[in-house]
Amino acid sequence: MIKSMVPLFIDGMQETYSKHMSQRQEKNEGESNGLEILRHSTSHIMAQAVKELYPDSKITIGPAIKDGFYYDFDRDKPFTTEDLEKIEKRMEEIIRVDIPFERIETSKNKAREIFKNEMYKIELINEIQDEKVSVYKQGDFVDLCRGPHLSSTGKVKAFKLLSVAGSYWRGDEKNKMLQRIYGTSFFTREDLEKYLNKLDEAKRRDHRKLGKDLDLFSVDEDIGSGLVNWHPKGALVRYIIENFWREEHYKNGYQIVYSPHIAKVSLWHTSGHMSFYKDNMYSPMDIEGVPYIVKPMNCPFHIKMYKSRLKSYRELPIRWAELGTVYRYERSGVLHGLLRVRGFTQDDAHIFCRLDQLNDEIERVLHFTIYMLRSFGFNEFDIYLSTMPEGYVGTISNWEKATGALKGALEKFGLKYDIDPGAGVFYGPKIDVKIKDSLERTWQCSTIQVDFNLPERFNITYIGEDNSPHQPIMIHRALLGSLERFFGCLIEHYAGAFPLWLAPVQVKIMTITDRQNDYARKIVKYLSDSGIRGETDLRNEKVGFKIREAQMEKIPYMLIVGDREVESETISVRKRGGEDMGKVNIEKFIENIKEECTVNKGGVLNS
RNA sequence: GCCGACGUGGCUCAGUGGUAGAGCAGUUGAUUCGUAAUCAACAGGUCAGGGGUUCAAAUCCCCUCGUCGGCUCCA
Repeated sequence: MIKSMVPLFIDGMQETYSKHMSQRQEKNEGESNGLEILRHSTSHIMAQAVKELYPDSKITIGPAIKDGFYYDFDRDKPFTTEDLEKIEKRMEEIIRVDIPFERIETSKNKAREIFKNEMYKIELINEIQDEKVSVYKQGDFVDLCRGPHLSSTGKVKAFKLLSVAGSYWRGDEKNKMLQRIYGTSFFTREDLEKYLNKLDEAKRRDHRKLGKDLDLFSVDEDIGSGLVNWHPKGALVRYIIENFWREEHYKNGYQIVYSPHIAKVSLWHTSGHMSFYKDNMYSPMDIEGVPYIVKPMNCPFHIKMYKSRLKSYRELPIRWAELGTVYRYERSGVLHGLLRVRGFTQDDAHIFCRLDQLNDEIERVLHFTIYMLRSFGFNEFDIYLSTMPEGYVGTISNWEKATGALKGALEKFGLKYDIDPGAGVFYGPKIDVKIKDSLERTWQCSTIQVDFNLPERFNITYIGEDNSPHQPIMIHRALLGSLERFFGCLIEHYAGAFPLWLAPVQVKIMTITDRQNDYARKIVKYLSDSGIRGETDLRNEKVGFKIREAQMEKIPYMLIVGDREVESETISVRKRGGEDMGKVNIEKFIENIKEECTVNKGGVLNS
């Protein structure tokens, strides 16, 4: 139904279309189709402007993307911000003149003639299977394109060019680097404004900014890129997360283990990491003539632990979890705040089980994963099931069983997921769960991977009922992924205003004058004895000033004490949201706080 | 890694060839105040690091380091 409205819009009935759009809450195919056509057309207009202003540029591809569009050009000189302004101006003219988009179907040979000076287009034409191809023409500008497009350039009402970036032709770093111009366009000016505001809002939620403002963590160039210092407040949040994590793991039948940070290179040869994971590992260090490597993964240690004595089938499944700190080489250009780093602590675990236990175990893990994510307020995530790739190890029958187990678990819990065919790791199929940052870029956190490879390589066994050795199956899993990345996502998710149970400082007690200092100290002691994290602000400042600071520190509760409160043995409570709850009895306040902490775990932020 | 932009006190930023600036934060003093900023004084910078051009460099050039945006979503 929505699809049928697109041509209406193209014919000029913008009203009908955009009204319809604004009523819808969730994105669906309809909306993206309409916007996609608009944005794709805008990218053609941009390409036209670029060709007119900089005729030496070669055009390549210019699709619509999630929040806008881009077009890649091959040009020797880089585009500057001034160039972008010029291009925008030219685009506005093209839009004002309202040139029709014409679709022309033609033969590949004719197309080669049209694009004889555009080598990238020729390359694309040569790869098209059909004998006929379509080109779109607006004015003198022609582009090889499947379409569809708007009826004319004048239909573009609101657009903006956003940035220039490098990108390899066809995304392959062996190819030439092109220049990509990103932009976006909307049906109305208001929608564009809204989008630009959203970008500003995202900047305010950026965990790198909040991490600095709230004094949570830092990355220092003298220490090294991608290596994180956790400051006291960030560390306190981490401590709360870790404690929750440990408790839940013990409740869920895991045992917690610890392993070293380095191991002999020979161990990594046995595990195979020296071949298939080499690019991500740091160089060996020499210890008395023997090379050691800092660990990129925890699995070989857990396997060696498993092998330290004979195991019986009665002991399985064995579930060993570790907050294991690993180091991986990441190319400097991909590092990003806490979200992609070089040293991080995984909330890792390895489950050793029999084939007949696989279904149950995977179900348990998946259930646990979702429980953990929800506990931290994440209710929206993208789930991917990756299936058998080329060059797999293990038997097809095991792959089928494992893939079936993963799929069965997803379906049992009614979780929506996408299948990523052939994207499994060579050693087994997996489920990945991704959550979004403030700019809606997705980051992989949870992962559940079945592994047929390591048990084989290390030759691990258990003694079965039949009194003979069998090979267990191994499941690698991380629920939060890494504490660094998870913390980054968490900061952005809550915009730094952590729910009460996670807030490093839960309560700030502020005095009106120094006559109340003793009373304030008494209260903070009382809170601390009740397990509540409080701080006093006894500075000789006006209460408005103290409130402003506490507000900027995003502290959930402010307790104001003046002569009136001392007199009545109460406190005046102000919530982070600005709500004044008036004078409250202290015992009652503590009771409420404890209640809120319990409810908040897995719940929604209250203020 | 590659392409581009950027790097000035703790933070946010001004300064484009001629003696390094502001606001906030900090320190000190005054003020004892009721729900988002009280006033004043003081202190703080080899302008990321190194090299070069110049009588003179934060400013121009080169190198290094770091940060940011991108490098998957096929005409």
